Amino acid sequence: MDAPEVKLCDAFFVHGDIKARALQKLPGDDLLIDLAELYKIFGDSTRIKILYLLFEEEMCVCDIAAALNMTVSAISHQLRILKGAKLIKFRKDGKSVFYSLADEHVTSILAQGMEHITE
Amino acid sequence: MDAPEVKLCDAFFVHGDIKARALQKLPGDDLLIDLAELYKIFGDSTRIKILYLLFEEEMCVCDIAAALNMTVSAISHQLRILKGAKLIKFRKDGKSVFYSLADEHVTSILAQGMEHITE
DNA sequence: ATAACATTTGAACAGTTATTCAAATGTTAT
DNA sequence: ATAACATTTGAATAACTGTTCAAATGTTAT
Repeated sequence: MDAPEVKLCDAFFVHGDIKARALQKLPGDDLLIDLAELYKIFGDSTRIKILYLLFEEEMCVCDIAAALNMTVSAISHQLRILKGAKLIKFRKDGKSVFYSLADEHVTSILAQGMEHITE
Repeated sequence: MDAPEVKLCDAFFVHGDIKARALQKLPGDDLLIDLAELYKIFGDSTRIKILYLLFEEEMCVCDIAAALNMTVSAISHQLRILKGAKLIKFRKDGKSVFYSLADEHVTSILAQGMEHITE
């Protein structure tokens, strides 16, 4: 159950307290796993497309599916994930469910990523 | 080879040109796939940890492995991915290879994500 | 109640991915 | 050349993930 034994290279000792200094400023494991989990959500083009669509205005499941030329089921599955990550919110109106972005944070994260790849 | 037929719900017609308006501002497929690809890289806690370590100072493969208590091989595989995405750069010195962040963009992306989950 | 429609859900499938292990490459010293 | 070490690489494995399909749920109208 213990962490696996890791061979320590010479550099580790030669470069002295590199490891100690680096680890000192490293955020806790839980936080870093959460951070990776957040980015994982953005790491799928279908979900990215959904978020971009909702950037403009709220849309129902069927509209999104039509816009992306995908099945309603596939979209619904992805909406569930986005909902779970609190990146989108929803509003029920009769038979339809309208989804929209949860807050401005989503927009700014997407904008920053886009800036990085288009520079 | 054509895109699969997608059933259009009533809402699509009732809500008129929602689809047309939404699609108009949607970036091209290639760009959105690239964007998802970028986030996919950040979507792994090992890679996130490596980037955070390099945030402080350059480190060799062996130092990183020791700091994260993982095998050198596993780290090397991940460094290859980070290198391929141009998120890190490297410098050879004797037997060792020292890695460091490619630019400030990486830092700001990580900072923004962290801000989102810690608010 | 029945029918029609929008959405959700769960199981199954194919494709992807992170880690491990063993072996190869490259570098420095003896 | 040989040995020791740092890193890389490729194949194999286990775990995860996105989509599809079929069926279920919930809502509105007749």
